[in-house]
Parts: sequence; structure tokens; C-alpha cells
Amino acid sequence: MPDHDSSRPTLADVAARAGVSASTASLAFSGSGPVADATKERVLAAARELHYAGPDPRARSLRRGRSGIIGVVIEERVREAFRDPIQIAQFDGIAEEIGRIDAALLILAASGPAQQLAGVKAMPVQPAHPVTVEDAPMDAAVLMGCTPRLADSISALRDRGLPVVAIEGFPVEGVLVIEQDNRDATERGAQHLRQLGHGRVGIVTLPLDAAHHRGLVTDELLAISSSATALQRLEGARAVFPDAVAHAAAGSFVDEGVRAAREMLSGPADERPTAIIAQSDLLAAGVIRGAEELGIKVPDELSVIGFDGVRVDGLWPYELTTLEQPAYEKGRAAGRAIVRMLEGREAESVSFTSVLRVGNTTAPPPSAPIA
Amino acid sequence: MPDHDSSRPTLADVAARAGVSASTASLAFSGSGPVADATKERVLAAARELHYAGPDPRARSLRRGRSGIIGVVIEERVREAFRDPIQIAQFDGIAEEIGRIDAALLILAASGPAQQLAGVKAMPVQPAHPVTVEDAPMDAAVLMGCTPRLADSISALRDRGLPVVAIEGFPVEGVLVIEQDNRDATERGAQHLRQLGHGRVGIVTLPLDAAHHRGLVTDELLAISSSATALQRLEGARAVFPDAVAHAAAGSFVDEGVRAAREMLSGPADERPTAIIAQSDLLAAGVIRGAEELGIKVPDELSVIGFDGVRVDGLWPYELTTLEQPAYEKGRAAGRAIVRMLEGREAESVSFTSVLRVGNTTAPPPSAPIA
DNA sequence: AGGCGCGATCGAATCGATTCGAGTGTACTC
DNA sequence: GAGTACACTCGAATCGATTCGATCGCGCCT
Repeated sequence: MPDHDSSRPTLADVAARAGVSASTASLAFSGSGPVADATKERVLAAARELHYAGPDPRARSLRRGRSGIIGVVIEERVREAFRDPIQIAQFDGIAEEIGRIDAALLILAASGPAQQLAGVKAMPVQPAHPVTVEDAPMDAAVLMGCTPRLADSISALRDRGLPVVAIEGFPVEGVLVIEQDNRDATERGAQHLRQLGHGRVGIVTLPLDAAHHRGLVTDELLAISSSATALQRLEGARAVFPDAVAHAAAGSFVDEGVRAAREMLSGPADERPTAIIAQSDLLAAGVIRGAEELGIKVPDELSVIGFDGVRVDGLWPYELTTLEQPAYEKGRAAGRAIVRMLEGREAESVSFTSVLRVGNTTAPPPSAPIA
Repeated sequence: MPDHDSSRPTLADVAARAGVSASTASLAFSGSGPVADATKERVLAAARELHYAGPDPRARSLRRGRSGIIGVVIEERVREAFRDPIQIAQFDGIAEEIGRIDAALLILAASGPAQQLAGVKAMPVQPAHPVTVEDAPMDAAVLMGCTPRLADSISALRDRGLPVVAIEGFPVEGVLVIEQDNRDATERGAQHLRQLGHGRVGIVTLPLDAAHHRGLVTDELLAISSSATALQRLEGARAVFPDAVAHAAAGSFVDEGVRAAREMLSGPADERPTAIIAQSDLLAAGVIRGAEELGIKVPDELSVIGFDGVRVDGLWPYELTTLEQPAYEKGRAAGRAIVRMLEGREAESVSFTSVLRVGNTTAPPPSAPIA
């Protein structure tokens, strides 16, 4: 406890100084209830003299049962979320909508498995105020990318009676899901490649498992994978190219795309993929850069398709072929759903569609006849 | 009140079911205090049966006097903050540091002037839970760009005894400021232009006043201006070019830069500026685009210098000459200061320096002899 | 003049947990 | 066997406000 003057004034102090009861003072502040102007003035004056900063939000929210805070749960590290343009856009949309009810956004990182060990709650030298998903003072929660790893947290939220909305993710009882046509969109992208004549394609996926393992996507990795988004997009790609080799990236970053490209494109020209489906634009940008490094020309020798529709910096003169998703709108939809649920109304699930935007990073494969 | 089952179990219910007192149940949950294993097990079992989701964070934080939440106050609209790469980087840095003490970030928009009218607090049909700067359940606050408009809020925070740190902004009693050498850095940038031979330069400023007025910077505008960052950078530019015409942008966006460029570059070649100092990279990118529109070549006919050092998308083949500022580090410094203050230690002010990074958007003016 | 209505104010209960000091019972020591 | 320590548990006060119902005047209508 830093400087917690035990002398910080309370509403009772103000009331005493103004010569009224605490209840009257409360009315004077909240405005709900009839208070004589003179009295109200006296209370406010007393407050000013005592440097009373207004009702304590903690006490107020205890009594009122509402805190005015909406939690946004992100996957693991806060840093990564702030670097992902899609998540930023989603934040933006959520903020826009919940701003209407004057609520504020609380950014929460999904609690690590350490604290997940049910019932244990060891909490060694924890600095006394761990704000986790399960105990944060919020009125509702938005999950960005709802992984099974959050299952415990989610059921805790439900037990607490909080509305929960997930942006993408596996359907869970009691959670409203804002959906994205990840599978179908990717399938459309893959068909675009097939129509161009591609047969040997590679896939670079978003992190599949909680630990963000990098490398070849094996059955073992799939078994422990927890990202609905990555899995759905993978499924869409394999619907067209069932045997496509897939590499998992450790994150949605340009660097990861470069690494994946180096691994996937190291073989001879007649064995390596003629097209790569990347599960994000940042990864796609990295793949292009990686291909350049290896002297492979895009799109003549390698077609690359991304996902997201964010403009990636430094990609000029390439205009990425990609699946454009309405991230901002997804955020707004989530925000609207939250507001509705807080107002006691029903909110229904929304599903968003991505559109294929063809740029100049896809073309027929080298040896193929021009379509 | 949506579905607020009046029947949601409380710690007392759990205690009753487990056949212990509430105090013991509390101990069983918090772990602070000796509780027999058997008892603890019984309590946890009872909790499970009742679907008790753990202690109510509101009550807990009232009693403990801490909420584990750090507020980050941004200028006005949340949307704009999420679009500004500098602010994003600062968020990122803050999150990184306060993550160490398991605190969470609460994003708060500076309350509009409507609620600022001291004492009135009319609050018409406000949806019952306005979370403003002055009443948010937080343990400390970080102000991003501290404008005088926040003066009331700040004094409220101080009265409440909360540590307050500002990233840039006017020095205020009781607020620790993380500083940035805006004035000197801009002056260095301006000197770079002078050395190249420029004499007629224009300035595009960040929003100066709370209302984000766009247009020529007049004395009237300066009088009501409240952005320390914009003013300091303006001062630095005018230290070298005292008579430089300045246009205020309504926000740090590429579009705003384009608009400013159109206005400032419409005159004949021998009257219009040969160089423009933009107060952000996004504005600078807009200025370049605007110049291109008008058929003015950069850098041959117009030099452009930015501020920030963020890579702006779509600017290729330009490599912006700019003043690179360590935004992420600034965020970390703010976060560290907050943590220190929460631990009761003193935190000292930190000052950051920008470095001039010369790209290919600055060159000698058209008519000047080659230096 | 009696009664009604209403605005203003107050008392007391409540929100849900934490925490301190006091009270058990058991075990161990001298 | 008495005394002390210790481990555990409980009761009651507390955190700081909100809110419901009751009370008290007082003007006004009939």
C-alpha cells in the first residue's frame, strides 16, 4: 500500500461536513432523487473543500452490480495483439460500438496454463493483484479467437452470468460467435489457383497450437491444435488441394513468412510448390520476400495468396492477391452484440464473408499452358 | 438488469453448504491463512456444486483497495488511437511492463467537455454506467498526450491518490512526465533542410486544439491550442524558419496530409514552399501523395520531412526522411514508472531523444546551387 | 380545520468479500 | 499433569457507496 492516506475522505465525511446524511449526499452526487438546490450546493462545496474526488468506483460498482467495463480477451501476449492489424481493427470496431453506452475496454491476456490447473491456485509470489480472465471486474467479455484452452475461463464467465461473445472460434455453449467464412473463403482462393493451373501448392498456416510450434504440419500437431481460424483455413485449402504440404508459422509476422518460404522453396524447381497459400497477408508478404531471396520470381515462378486484405508495408510493386475480410465490421458486430445482451435483449450470431481480391501475385504456373 | 439471477451464489452460500464460516471459505480461496486440507477441499467442492465462479472482483477490490487495473487515457476518440501507429506502440510498451505485475489495461477516452462543466453532472439519459477518467476503477493512470483539457480529470485522479504518468504533455503538478525532445528534434530536422538550401518551408501540424480545427495556423488557433506535442514541434520548426506558414491537420492521417498539401502547394512554383515539415509520418506520406497529384516531384521540387519513424504503407519508392522516436520504449518507460509508483517507490521522469533518419524525400531546392 | 400530496431528508439494510483478533481443540514438552 | 505452542476456525467489523421505505414539514384544496 503506497501512500494510501487512511485519511482520504469518503462520502460520509463529506456528508458530515455538509451537515446532511450520507444518503442525501449520495443523492446529491448521483442526481437520482429529489434534492434541494441549496443542499446539493452545500454538499458539493463540502466535497470541494475536502478534495473529495467523487464516489469510489469500487464501492459504487459493488452496490450497483455493474462496472461499465467490457473485457476483451486476447490470445496470450498483449504485444502480439497490438502488432496484428486485424486485431487492431477489431478492437477499433468493438470500441466504437461499446462507446455508445460509455463503457470502457479492458484488455486481458488469456491466462496461461499455469493458472489453469483447476482448483490449485498456488499463486506463489504473485504481486497480489492478478487480473485474469476469470476474475476481472467486467460486465461482459469479447473473446478474440476463442481457443479450447479458454474453456475453463469461459465456463467461469458463464457461471458469473456475464454475456460472452467470441470473434471466430469454436462454438461453445453459451457463447455468441461472430463468424467468418474462413473455410469457404480459403477454398475460393485455392480454386483461383487451381483455375490458373496450379497443382503443387504449399500452405503456410497461422499458429495452430497454444505453444505456437513452428514447422511441418503433422497429424500430431493437428491433434493438439487449438486455433479454429487456422484449422478452418487449412481445411478450405485442402478441400481443393488435399495433399498440399503445410507449414505452421509461429505467429502472423513477415519474418515468419520468410522462414516458411525458405523451408518450402528450397527444393528444385520441378518439385517445389508453384503456389503458396498463406493464412495472413503478413505471412504472404514474408513468403514473397523469402522467394525473392531465393531468386524465385513472383508471380512468374511462384504465386502467392494471402488472407486479411490489410495493406502490407514495403510490398510494392506487388499488389497481393488476398481474401479481404471486414475486420472492423467484425469488431462492431461483436460490440453491438455485447450492448444488446447487456440491455437484456437477445443478440444473434453474425457471419461475415471474405471476398477474393486478385492482385498481381498470382499467375499461371511456369510450365502451364496459358489458360 | 439482464438475467441477473438474484440467486447467483455468494461466498456465504458456498460456506454454508460446506458447513464452514464465510471467513474460512474466504481463506480457502485466497490461500492466505492456514486452512486444513480437508476443509479447503470441502469448500472447493461446494463451490463446484453451486457453480460458484470465485469471489466477486468488485467486492474483492472494494475491500482490498486495489483493482489491478491501469487506465490508459487517450485523446478523445478510441478509434483514432487505434489507427495511430505511435500510440499503438506506446500501448504495447505499457502493456509489456505492467504485465509483470499482472495488471490489465483499461482504455479510456478523455471525457468530452460536456461532462467537464464542473459540478453540473447533468447526465440526461446516460445509460447508467458512464466510465470516465474521473470514475473508473483503476489503480493508476497513464495519459497519452496530456492536454490542459484534462486538467479537471487529473486533479480528480490526484485527489483520489492515484499515481499518474503522462507520455508527453504539459508538466502538471503531481504528474510524472515521460518526455520526448519534440522541439529540439524538429529543430534538427529543420536545420537539415536549411543546410540543403531551403528557405521557403511550410509546416503541417498535428491537431492543435481540442476541436481539431483544420487550416492555417493563426494566432487565434495558437491561443486555444492544447497539444503540447504539436506546439513543441511547431516551435522547433520555427526556431529555424520563423516565418514558415503552418497548416493544422485535423488528425494524423494520410488523407489530412493530402489536403494540407493541396492547399499549401497550389501557388506558382516560385512562391510555394520548397520543403514541408510534417509533424507525423502519416501526414508526410499524405503530403507526398498530394504533391504527386499536383505534378510536383519529390524530392526534386519539394522536400518532405516527417516525424515518428514508422514505416508508412504504400510509400514506395520513397524512403521518408524523418525523426525517429522510440515509441515502444516510451510506453515501457511509462509502464515501469507506474509499477514503481504502485510499489511505493519513487519514479523519476525520463526523456527520450529522436534521431534524424535521412531518406530520399529531402534534397536541395530546385534553384539552389548544389551544396 | 382536517386531510391529502409531495418534496426533502434520513436510517438502516445491503452489495460480497477480506481481515483481525479471539476462541477452540490437540499435541507436545518439561 | 500442567503449561505452552500451534493449527485451525469463527464472529464481527470493515471497505464506501446505494437504495428502499419511513418520516417530517408544509402548502394547498375543499
